[in-house]
Amino acid sequence: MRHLQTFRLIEAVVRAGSMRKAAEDMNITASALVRRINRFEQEFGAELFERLPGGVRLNPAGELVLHHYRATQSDLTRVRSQVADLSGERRGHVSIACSQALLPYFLPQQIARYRAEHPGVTFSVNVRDRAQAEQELATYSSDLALVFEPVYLVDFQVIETIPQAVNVVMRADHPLAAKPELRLRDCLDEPHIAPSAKYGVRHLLDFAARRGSRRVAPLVETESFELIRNYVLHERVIGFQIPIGLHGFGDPQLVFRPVSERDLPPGNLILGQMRGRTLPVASARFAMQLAGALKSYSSESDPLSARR
Amino acid sequence: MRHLQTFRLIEAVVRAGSMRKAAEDMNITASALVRRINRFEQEFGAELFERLPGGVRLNPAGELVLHHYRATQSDLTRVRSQVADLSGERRGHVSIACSQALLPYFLPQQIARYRAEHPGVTFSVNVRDRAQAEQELATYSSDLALVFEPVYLVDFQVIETIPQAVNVVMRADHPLAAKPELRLRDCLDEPHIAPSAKYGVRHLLDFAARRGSRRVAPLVETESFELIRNYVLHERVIGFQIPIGLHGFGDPQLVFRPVSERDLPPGNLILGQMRGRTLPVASARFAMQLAGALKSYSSESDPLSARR
DNA sequence: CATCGCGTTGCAAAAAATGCACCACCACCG
DNA sequence: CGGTGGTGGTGCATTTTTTGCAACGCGATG
Repeated sequence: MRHLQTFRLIEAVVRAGSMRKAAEDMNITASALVRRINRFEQEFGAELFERLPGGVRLNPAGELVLHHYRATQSDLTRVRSQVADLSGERRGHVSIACSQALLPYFLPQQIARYRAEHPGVTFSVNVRDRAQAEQELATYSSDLALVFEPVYLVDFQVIETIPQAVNVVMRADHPLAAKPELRLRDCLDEPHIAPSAKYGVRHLLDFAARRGSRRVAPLVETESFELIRNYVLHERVIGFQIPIGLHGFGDPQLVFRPVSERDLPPGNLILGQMRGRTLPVASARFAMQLAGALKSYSSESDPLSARR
Repeated sequence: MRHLQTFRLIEAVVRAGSMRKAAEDMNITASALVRRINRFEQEFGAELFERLPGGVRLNPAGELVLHHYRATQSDLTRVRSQVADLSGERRGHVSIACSQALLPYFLPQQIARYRAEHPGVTFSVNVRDRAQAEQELATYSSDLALVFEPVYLVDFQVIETIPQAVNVVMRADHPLAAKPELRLRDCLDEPHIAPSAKYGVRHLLDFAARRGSRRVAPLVETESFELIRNYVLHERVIGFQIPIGLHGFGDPQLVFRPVSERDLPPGNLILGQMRGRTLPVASARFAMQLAGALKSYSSESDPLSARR
């Protein structure tokens, strides 16, 4: 679409922080770029950028305009997808921002299931922590977000939510593996390994530990849930994760037990979208499938949660 | 804004039903218009119009695109108003679709009150029946709608709602004026004058009459509430209206009495906007003022409703 | 004080949009 | 049955808009 070229240029300038660099990125001359932007500002009736020595930066008006552009852009792709849909093509694209815990089992299964019915639909899966995921929604970079304990920005609209208790993951021969449910103090007495602070699991742990005047003092702190799962096989330590990320690992050495809800209330795994936005058909349908899957996952695993 | 020119042309074509006529309306040549539209269709990847002998008409894809344009357009004016707001100009424009009953008293008072605080804000007031008013919202022609008994389309999002009982309006010397509250059957026995079918008052009347195996048989059927109020002064007939439209008439000859709620349940006067839409600042603020005014109007008139 | 990178501007060249004349087509009608 | 008046579409010259190139002024920086 041609009409939005100026907005694309504005976006490029924002990214580059400088008109000349942006011009190079977009393969046009700096003069052309500058004039387009100046003309736009004039037509619009307000400046979008602060001109400072060394480059430019968006001012508040510019932020609003850029947001408008992103919303417009997103609505346009929704329209295209709807049009494609009514001509029977069944194409489309779903972009979802999710936390790591969904990667091993839940999301691949769901995507495969959806694609089995709609082979024309493509996906992008962006792994983000909970703050980033909400940011993705707000900038229309992702249609959906599936995150554990999001920070609840105002723009986040919940589609479905299920509880997830934090689980301890360890080797089968670990002493703690003998009990069906663990107390938090026993866990913190053990050498442990934990995700870094920006993840919901750690957030819950920190909060609960502080309440009991304890501290989470991990031997290894990491951003990778995969590392946690693998590390506990190599040393006599325990790790923390949520159960939805703990399915389908062949290794019988790896076991997990819930932390007692008395010490650590379950967190929420939440599927959401940008508030007020109309999603493209493909994304909307996938969201509905996810919501259904989450609900049934929750109801089937709830009564068993003590046994895991 | 220049980028949206093509959309404006599309809108003109839809209005005119023919490319040549639209071209004339927009002061360009038919060839230029045709080529712009064809180019857009090519870029967009789908035809927007059915070409039939004698003109063109939107196809479903075209409807979607047109809707996208209107949403975009409306969002842009919202952004402009927000930008104006943050530069401290306090300008803006509010467009509201409302039913006639709001014209004599409520709306003028509210607009004047708002403009006293924000003199830079301008208004357009569009008088529409309840179906048209919702249509206005859906096409972004109005920001707000204030209507009696709307048809509740899916796109209508309620901001505030207050009950309004149908009142009988008549001359002070009319026999029925003696009672504080009237039964519907007594009203229908009298010669009466009523709004036409598309108005909420008539809708309620028809429904209630049918329930009592009676019929509304007006001597005069009109679209003008003002005519009703004036006519009852000239002949011994009764009229029907809602109380919010019956304030502040100097003529002491004009009296009104509620119809008993046993016969005619009160209808709802509803303030609403397009679902999911972010209103321009001025409209949003005015909507909040209206909501407050409605609420206090409702609570102050409720206990008195039997006396009116 | 020279230098470097920035945004901006004058001017000519390139590209895009437009107007004009005309075509093919279809419905209608004498 | 052949005008006639309407439709959308097209080739080409013209006008308008956009772009690239070179240069300028200006502030920060070394």
